[in-house]
Amino acid sequence: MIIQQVENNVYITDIDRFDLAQTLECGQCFRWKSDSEGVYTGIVGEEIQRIYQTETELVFFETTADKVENFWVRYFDLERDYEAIANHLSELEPKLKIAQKYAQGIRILNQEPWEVLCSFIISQNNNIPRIQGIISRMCSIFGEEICGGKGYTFPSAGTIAELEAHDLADLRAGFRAKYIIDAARKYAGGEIAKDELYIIEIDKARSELMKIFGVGPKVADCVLLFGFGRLEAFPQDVWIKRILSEEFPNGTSLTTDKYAGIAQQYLFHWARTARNKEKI
DNA sequence: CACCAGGCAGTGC
DNA sequence: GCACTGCATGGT
Repeated sequence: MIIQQVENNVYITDIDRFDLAQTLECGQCFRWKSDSEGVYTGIVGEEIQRIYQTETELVFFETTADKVENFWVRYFDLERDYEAIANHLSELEPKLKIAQKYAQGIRILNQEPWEVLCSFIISQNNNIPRIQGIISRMCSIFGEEICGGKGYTFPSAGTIAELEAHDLADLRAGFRAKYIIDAARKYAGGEIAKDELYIIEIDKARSELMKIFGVGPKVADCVLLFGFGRLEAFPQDVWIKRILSEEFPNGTSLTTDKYAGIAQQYLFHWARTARNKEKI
């Protein structure tokens, strides 16, 4: 991986197995949008960033090499050897190969945990366009304006913790509003041992998040995987359950591997976009 | 009109 | 423990 700055843009070349579109559109995040030219714009923290990928390079518009090295490389998990992990996973389970090959440009993002928690609470019994709409309204109503109104931050847990469920009516989040409030209060109030979630045993971490009303095993695993870097978390949604029962009726050790979460993303993305066109 | 969407809590057994 | 049901909202 080579990082270099040319005027106000930063270019990364020599990245193995990275596909910007797959990574941002495989359902792990909800606030990146692409324009007709394929330029992705996203807000992470208080930064609005525009990114574009060509055949040979990844381009970060109007930023600095320092910011790319110290923030975006970790956000996109660019330093991890995904080829080695993919080989390990398909050795463990040869049937993973097709999904893995199809989805090989995916990287697991390191997102802000509170945003992930809130987003996946909203995701339950919901579809992706509507999830994006609710999150977008949440930011524009309760987030802070940045770059002179070009965008809004994701509202902090502390901000949401001050509200009551009926204050979220304009989000049209339905029955999830009360879950969001409970999550914000427990998260901001220190009832959830956030710092521990990076390191404690995965079952303990899952139970810790499940103290929140409206957080079950699936949402907890998404938060651990996408927010706390716990690659052994294996979220089981309806798509994954369907695949497990149809393709692995006798079970598979993928679900308990150290990199189970990466296998899960390969299977999830493949199931939603390519399965039945290309059978295992 | 019914049925579905990256689930979960409540209930009954 | 396990099977079932209702849930807000919006799209087919």
